[in-house]
Amino acid sequence: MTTIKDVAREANVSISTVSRVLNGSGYTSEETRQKVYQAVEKLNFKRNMIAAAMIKKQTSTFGLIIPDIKNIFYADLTRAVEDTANQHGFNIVLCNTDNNLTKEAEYIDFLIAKGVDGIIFSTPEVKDKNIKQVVEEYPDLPVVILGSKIPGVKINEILVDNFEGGYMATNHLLELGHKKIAFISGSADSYASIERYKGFQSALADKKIKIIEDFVIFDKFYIDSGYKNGLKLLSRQDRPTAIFAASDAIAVGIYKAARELNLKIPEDLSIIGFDDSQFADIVFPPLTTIHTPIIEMGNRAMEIAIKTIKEKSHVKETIVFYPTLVERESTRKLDEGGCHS
Amino acid sequence: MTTIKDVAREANVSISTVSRVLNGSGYTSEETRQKVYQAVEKLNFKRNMIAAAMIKKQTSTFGLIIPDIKNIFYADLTRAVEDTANQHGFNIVLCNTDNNLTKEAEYIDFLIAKGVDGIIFSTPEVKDKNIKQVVEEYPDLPVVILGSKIPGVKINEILVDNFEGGYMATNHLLELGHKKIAFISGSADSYASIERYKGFQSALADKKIKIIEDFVIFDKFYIDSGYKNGLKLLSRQDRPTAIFAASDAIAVGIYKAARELNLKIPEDLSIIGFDDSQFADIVFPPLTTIHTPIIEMGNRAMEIAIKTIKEKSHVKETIVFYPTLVERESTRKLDEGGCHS
DNA sequence: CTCCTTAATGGAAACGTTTCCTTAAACCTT
DNA sequence: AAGGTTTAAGGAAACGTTTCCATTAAGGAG
Repeated sequence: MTTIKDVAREANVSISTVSRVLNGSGYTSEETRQKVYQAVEKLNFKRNMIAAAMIKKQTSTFGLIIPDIKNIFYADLTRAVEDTANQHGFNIVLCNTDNNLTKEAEYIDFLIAKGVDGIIFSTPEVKDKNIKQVVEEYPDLPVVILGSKIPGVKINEILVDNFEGGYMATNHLLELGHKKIAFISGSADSYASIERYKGFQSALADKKIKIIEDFVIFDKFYIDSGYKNGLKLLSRQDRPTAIFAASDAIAVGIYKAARELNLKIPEDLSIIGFDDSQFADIVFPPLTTIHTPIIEMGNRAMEIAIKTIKEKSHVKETIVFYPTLVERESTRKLDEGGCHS
Repeated sequence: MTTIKDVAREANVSISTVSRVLNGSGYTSEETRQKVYQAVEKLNFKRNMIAAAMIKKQTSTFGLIIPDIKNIFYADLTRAVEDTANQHGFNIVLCNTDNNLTKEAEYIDFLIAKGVDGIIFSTPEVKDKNIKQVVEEYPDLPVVILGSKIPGVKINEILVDNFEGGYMATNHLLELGHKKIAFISGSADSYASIERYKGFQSALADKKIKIIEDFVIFDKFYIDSGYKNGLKLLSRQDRPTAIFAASDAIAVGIYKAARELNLKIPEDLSIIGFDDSQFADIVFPPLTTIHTPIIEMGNRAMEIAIKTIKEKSHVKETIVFYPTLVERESTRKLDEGGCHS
């Protein structure tokens, strides 16, 4: 392995001079610069960032903690985060926690030990103690939470207006004439679930429609959960005429359940999703859903983290993005023709 | 920041002793061990892995280079790789190249500079010069290529038998009575494309059926590419009765095209995919496809990389997994009833 | 009792950089 | 011409560990 020392010898200058030209810091003459570059070339010198990190206390690396990269939502998010990291000369180490707090804590320890320059969390749980602890224990470490928030913890937050999204989705169904609307969501402790449900409640309340208790289900944000709960709900005598699925994955599960029960979408059942992920446009009929600006959010999260480093700033930002309704073909006006009471 | 030095002082032992108990190396007495642990606890000491890496030349980090994590195939693969890395105490830094060789080269430089313990490539291009170069320049760096191979480069390889998969897929269609079979694939320079096409050719040849030139298309492994080319193919007078899509994503695109042209799957058109990704079971009708053991492959790739490090071994392995046909509902016997010539 | 092995610990070099502090030459300013 | 400023470059400490080597005490074998 050739070091800066070898380069110095080859170029007939001191070690510090080599470091200066390689980093473009301090004063260097054109002549020495050339000598150094030539030596670097000749010896095929490669910088050792870990030695540099040792003294600079900067690794150009961020940790990204998510539940599961297999979940297409997080895959899209991760890509957005990684892209802007890369643009600024940073790398991402990927951590899948499966929402397991112990596993998350281990990852955090690891990341800290490795001296990451910051951590991006995109974990849904409102009660995540680990995040609170990191923020308290390492107040100088840039941390941003992406797509969720931890009550009582002062931290950079990137959010969608989940309440608004929930309201919009429900209202869309309401305007199509639906009254028996179900809500299937992920964990009741996830920020997204909570807020989207509030939006659901609010829209219903505004139209003076009572919520049917049995029609609201909190489970998991997965396809399977949509399938299981969809099956349960749709095989009832008094089944809902529309379902607000709090994620596209859940919606996809409901599609499957509906198909099994020979229910046509949207003729017999309207479904609206949330996220506007890749699934929404793959499925048939294409899924009406609430668009979340995932890419912008991911980019922004990373930008804030980097800005915090570069400006050594201590202010915490919270940025909220607005969701939009994208109408495709899984929702339609309630057909009241068949309504013989 | 508290260091090993502080711990040593607190515990009234030497720095080397602290290091020994923390690493469980060399001789230490139970008594000193306790003293050290207490001091660690009291001072809330956290190890600094970058200082350790400096001298051990080990970062417990691997680079994973893929085209795009948004592609569900790579998301699944990445998860598998990360899981086994994590089980062995390693982290993964994620690199999305978009198949851009320049970008890939930059990532490689970065990873090397950061002293990763190895690199896993899952990039499709047969002509990837970067991989060849890394292997030559850093013969001691564990490198494994996952799902592809570079002719002439001696390296650890984890593969599916793509030829066999291509043969199986084509044969399945043939056995259902199809003769006008199209093949839509990704880049003609990707290992998967090449081998799957060979399998396609071979199966057709075995049944003495001539390939229709216009029916074989190499484009991209994406949904869009399936859609565009599907549209082109399916709007012909003499359209194929079956299509072998060399990836599930392509198949999904073809579904969309078929729907637009009012062609029913599988009544009017049989489709078989490749990968058995999440898409296959989401789409309607569920996609018949060739199952690739993605998880096992990802696990195995990481295991080999880790084994290479631990045993300082220099042997290169190539492991090939066998694909299997999973029949769902997108293929069926050719209905020759409507065949008036 | 002496010698040898084993267990336990400490001292110090080493890893490859960056950066602070000097030194010194060159160039202005007055 | 003396003093100040700017440009250029070298020396050496520092970053926080690991590990090699040396030292010492204790225990067993002969």
